[in-house]
Amino acid sequence: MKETVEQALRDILGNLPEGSRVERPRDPRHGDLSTNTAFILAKKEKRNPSLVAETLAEKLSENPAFEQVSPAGGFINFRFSKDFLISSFRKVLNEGEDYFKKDIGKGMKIQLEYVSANPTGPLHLGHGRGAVVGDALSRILSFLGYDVSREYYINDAGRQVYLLGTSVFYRYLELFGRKDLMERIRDTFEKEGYRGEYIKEIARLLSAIVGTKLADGSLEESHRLLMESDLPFEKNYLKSFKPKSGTPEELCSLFGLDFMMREIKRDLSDLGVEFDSWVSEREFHMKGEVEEVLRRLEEGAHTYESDGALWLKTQERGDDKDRVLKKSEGSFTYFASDIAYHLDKFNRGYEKVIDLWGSDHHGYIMRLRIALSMLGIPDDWLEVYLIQMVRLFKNGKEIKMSKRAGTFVPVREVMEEVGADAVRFIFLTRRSDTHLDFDINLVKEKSSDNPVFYVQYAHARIAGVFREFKKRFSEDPEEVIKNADLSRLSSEAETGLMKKVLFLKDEILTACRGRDPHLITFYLIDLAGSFHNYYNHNRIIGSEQSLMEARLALLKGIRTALALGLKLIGVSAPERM
RNA sequence: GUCCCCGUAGCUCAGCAGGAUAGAGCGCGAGAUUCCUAAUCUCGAGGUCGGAGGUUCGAAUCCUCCCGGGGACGCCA
Repeated sequence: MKETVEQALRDILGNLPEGSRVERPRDPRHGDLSTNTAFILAKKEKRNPSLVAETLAEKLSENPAFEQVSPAGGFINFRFSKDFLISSFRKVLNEGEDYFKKDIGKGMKIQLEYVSANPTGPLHLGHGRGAVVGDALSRILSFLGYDVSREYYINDAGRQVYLLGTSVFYRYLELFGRKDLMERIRDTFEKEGYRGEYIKEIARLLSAIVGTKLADGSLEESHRLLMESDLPFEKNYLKSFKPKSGTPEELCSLFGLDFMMREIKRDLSDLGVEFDSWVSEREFHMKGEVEEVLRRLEEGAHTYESDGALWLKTQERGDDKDRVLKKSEGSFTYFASDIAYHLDKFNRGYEKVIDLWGSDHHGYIMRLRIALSMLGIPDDWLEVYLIQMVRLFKNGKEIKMSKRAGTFVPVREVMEEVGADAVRFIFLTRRSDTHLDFDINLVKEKSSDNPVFYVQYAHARIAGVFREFKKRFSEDPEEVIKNADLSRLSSEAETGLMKKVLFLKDEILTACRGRDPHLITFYLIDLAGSFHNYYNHNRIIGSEQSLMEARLALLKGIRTALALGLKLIGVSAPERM
């Protein structure tokens, strides 16, 4: 719709002046769309804005798409003509969701990385939010012609993973009361270990298979038993274990990783979130990509050694201080492997990469950008968006979430209570960079008041009308719609609904450009509201024949928009409720 | 101390690449069903957009300062 106005302006002006916008006026009485173009032109040419608007409006009013083009102060307001609305709406009926497509991506290879939670515990609500936002974004980008690849980066190396293994081993020893062996790792466990119930669960599963063998020090035997046992998950990490040089904690940690990855994948898939690739941090170390990237940074004279560690000169490009790449004890920092990982993405040929990170990583953005620029990667190649935290309330009290202390609410728990659709929808009723308060009681108790049902109900209602029509007239409503006379839709409510449906196209574009999937959710609530209102005041079946046909057509268009919107945010569109 | 997010109706939040009389849901009050799903709809009350300056023809939106809430700042990941 905006496109139509912009094209009309271009037909007269050649090009749109910088800063000129086509927008929906706050007050619909002003028109369907309006533009500030006259203000801009007037400023440039030092003329009176109202006069510029008047001249321009006069020329524009010859365009058949508009019924009225009126200058107002410096604004120009547009009202679409009935013919234009009808012919556009007819396209929606014929083309379905394709009508709303616009190939702005042109096959651009774009990678979206999201969630990437450490595999040291179940996904909590915050991860769930990132998952849902990332998934919705990927759907929107794909819809608009981008070649999207969705990736999960598994932080399966480093201290956190060691702590996972230590925690599991500790709980395992606890099962057999082996205080003698627990002593060695007690300190680590108590200070930094993971306390969640799931650690005990892993330990119990482990003990069921290896018995006391691991406590007795039979690493090889324990590993063999695990490899031969019938586990409910893949042994991707376990199979890399080397009994000769390994430790029991390490075995526990690999076992834990396999266990957790199964959990995480299951949670995501139940949430309706899919990935195209899972990339392991370990493999980067193995492939030597980290060394490679450090070498390149050293060659560019961006590093120096101090206190036995290798530092990157990030400060000279705006960071608070320089950052360590390689610790004095010889291992790489997370930062180093993250640079390598992003360089790898670049080398894989993505033209753009979008990362969704938890808000606690915000200090990271600058240093990563600096490192990438040192490697000669253009600034706009990487976009990073922070997913703000989810605060959880239960019985009016905030539950502080900490994975280590074990006080977190897994996304699965909430999903099982209210359903994946509701969880997804709620996450998308806020802008993703603002805090979200998730009140479990509210969502549980009032699940029927949840806006997701409101929108789904609108879809189901339309489906119901179509079923009823078929039943009463034994005719396919789709056939009837093909020949419907849309000019019968003349009430303000009806033309308003047609416009709303058509505006979905603009909405998707805006959501895509701003990486703001929540706009789709708000659109859906708005459209559903207008529909419910209309439905309550107008009969479809039972009205006079040609009017009924036209109204069926109207409903079909609305259903197309609702179904597409729901699809883009990954929420189901039920036929009945 | 430095940095990030937030402050809009009783509550939860939209709106913020400046634009016309500031919106929605919930909650509250009053109503609507012989008929396609009442998980719905209609009407009403409810606001100095945290405060003060500034830029502008025009500021909830941009800038500065202040107040209040949340968070991040490691040779952790």
